[in-house]
Formats: sequence, structure tokens, C-alpha cells
Amino acid sequence: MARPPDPELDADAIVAAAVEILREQGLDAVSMRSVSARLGISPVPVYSRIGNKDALLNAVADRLLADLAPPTGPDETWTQYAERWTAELRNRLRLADSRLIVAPRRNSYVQASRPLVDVMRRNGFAPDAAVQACRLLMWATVGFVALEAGASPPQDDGRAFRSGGDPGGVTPEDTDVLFGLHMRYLIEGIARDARSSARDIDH
Amino acid sequence: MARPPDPELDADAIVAAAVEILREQGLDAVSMRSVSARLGISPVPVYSRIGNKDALLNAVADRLLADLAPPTGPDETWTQYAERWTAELRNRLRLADSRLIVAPRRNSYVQASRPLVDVMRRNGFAPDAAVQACRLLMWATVGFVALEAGASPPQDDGRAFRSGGDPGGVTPEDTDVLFGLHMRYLIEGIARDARSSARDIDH
DNA sequence: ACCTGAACACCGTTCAAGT
DNA sequence: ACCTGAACACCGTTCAAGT
Repeated sequence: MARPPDPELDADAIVAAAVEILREQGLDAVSMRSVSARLGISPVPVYSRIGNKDALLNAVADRLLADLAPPTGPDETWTQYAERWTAELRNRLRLADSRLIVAPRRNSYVQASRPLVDVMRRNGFAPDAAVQACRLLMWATVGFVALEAGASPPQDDGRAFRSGGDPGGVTPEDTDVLFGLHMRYLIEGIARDARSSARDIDH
Repeated sequence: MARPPDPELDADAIVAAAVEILREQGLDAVSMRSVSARLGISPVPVYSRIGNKDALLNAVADRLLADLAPPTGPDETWTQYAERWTAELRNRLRLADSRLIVAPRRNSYVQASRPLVDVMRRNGFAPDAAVQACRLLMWATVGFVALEAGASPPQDDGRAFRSGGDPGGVTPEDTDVLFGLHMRYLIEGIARDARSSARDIDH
């Protein structure tokens, strides 16, 4: 019907439609066909603007996971911020489908790392050490949520032990405790290594 | 052609065929149709014996991930064994597709936990503490490998920075270091908490 | 009882037209 | 140039026969 490229249809509108379908019906309902149908067009323009389904899902994930990191407070130690940072990341990641979050070096993750790296550098960390520590916390958090969320949505497992007494005794409270313990151990370890390397320099 | 149920065709043979296809062509090539075609049958018997595709993939994962834990050595401290246990788990998990490993409470994981829990209990851990610590190390290891492997196979990402100077400076060596650091922090943290709770009891 | 062929309702992706 | 309809080569799953 139209010869000039539809000016209403840019990559952003396509990603927005995909996010709507994701929110309403879940990740499995997001297809090149369902997205184009929602926009009232054929799948071809989606391919020409986005590329393919992988690219679409990456774009969806980047939009869903924008601005993951909480703002830094004044007079906050790096350990305090690191604790808030991991907890906030976990809360945000849990809202997304676990299949979208398992991707290291996702743009959103690189962005989210920046404030934590900055805080650590202001607290005396060497650039390399700050980046490494931040990557450690990021991987640990993303990996934890992937496992935590991977229980229900993707593969339903068949076995009939959803409601009632839980299977191996893993309640949501257990999971919270496990996450807190995990992050505490990592942050304490990073702090200890940082102190010992500072001692090396002093000496 | 045959009326009696084929005695050569049990669930094991179906899973074995799926594993063969997985090894030869990757996870994406494993379908109810490709598996039944390899066995020379229609998809229907696969459904009647396995259930559905989720059940098939779970069975494949359980077979691929059997016997994950290394044997315990005599006169080995729990920290030494925990280090070997996480390293061996990582090596084994890396051989599988990351999409198959992200499932907490997978039967193979429960089995793999047993020897580590036993070693920790022999070293004075309370039952609950040993189970919790083991779960922590399991989740951390599985999550790490999921991230580590999730870079290449599932979504190829499009961006052209595979060969040559790597993107954000994440070499395989960096990844090895990160894993070692991660596990060391966790094991040290577990040891420290165990010592302090033992002190509470002594006092 | 247990199989097969065929079908249903989808996929991702591309091609050959149309304007 | 950019669209659409149609097609290709698949999926997971189920149904209606066949023996």
C-alpha cells in the first residue's frame, strides 16, 4: 500500500511491540510473526530493521534491563554500595525471563558496572582490581538469578511438587538467605584481598 | 507393522538417540521429530514413553550430567575437596549446553552434592550448614558456567568481535582467574562462619 | 494395545512479485 | 525503495485410522 518507508515504524517501535507481548504473554509468545502482526505489517520489515530473532531478543533484553544500577549515595562505603548494588540487580533481573539474562557482556551489564567501578576506584582500588571485582559480583548475581528463576518458567519439569510442602526444602526465604550469604562472602573476600595488596604497597 | 510394543524401544534408547544428535549437531537439532526419525519410528511412541520435549531434555541433561562429583581422597580437608569439587563440576558442565544446566534441583545436582555434604559433615559441620554451604557452591558454579558458556552458543549476538583482540578484555585466562577467585572467596567465607559458630558452641 | 500417516497450528526466514 | 503474499523447511503435539 505504501511505497515510502513507514516513518512510524522504526526499530524502537518494533522492540516496544515485542516488550508488550513479552509482558502480556511471556517470552514464548514473542515471535517475528507475532510482533509483526501486532504492528499490522508483514514480517519482512522486521527483518530489514532488526535483523533476525536473536537481534530482536537482544534488543528486548537491553531495553528491559536498562538502568539496572541504583544511584550511589553520598558518604557510602564501597561495601555498602556493593551490597545495595547486588540486591537491586537481583530484584530487577528477577522480573525478566531467565533466558534473557544469561548473556555476559550484555550492554546493560556494562552500563550497570560503571557506578560500582567508580565507587571502588574512589575507595582506592586499582582500575584492574575494580573491574575484576565488579565483574565477579555481576556474574555471581546474574548466575544466581538465572538459577533462581530457571526453576519454573522455562522447563516445567513435569514432577508434581509445586504447591504444598516444597521439594528439597528450598523456600523463598532460603533463597534470600543464600543470596545474602553469597554476596557477603564475595564482598568480604574482595575487601580482604584489597587490604592485603594495599599493605604490600605500604611496605 | 508391529502390534506388540517394540521391546528394543525403551525410554533409554530414546534418550540415547537424543544424546547422539546433541553431540553431533547441537541442542538445536534435537527435536521430537529428529529423535524419532533417527530411531526409524513416528513421533508418537516418543510421546507415549517420554512425555513431551521438556521431559526429553530433562532426561538428556540427567544423562549428560551423571556422576559429576569427583571421588573424595583420603586425608583430604573439606576445603581441598570443595576446591576440587567445584573445579571438576565446572569442567563437566562446560561440555554441556548452557541451556541444559540452568535448572536448580536437577537430579544430577542433588547426587553431586552428596559427597561434598558428607565430607563437610565428617569435618564437623552441622547437617543444615553442610547442605546450605554445598548448595551455595553448587549454585555459584552452575551460575558461573551458565554465564561463561552463554556467550557463544545460544545467541550469536551479531556483533563482529569473535576473533582477534577480545571485546572487553575477557580472555579465557581471565575467566579461569575469576572462577578461582569466586570459589576461594566462598570457601573462605564458609570456613570463617563455621569457625565462628564452633567458637559459639565451645563458649 | 500399539503403531503409522496425516493433520493442526504454529515457527524463522526468504523469494517473487507488486506499487 | 519498500511493501505484501506466498512459499520453504521446519517445529510440538494430537487425532483417526490401521493391524
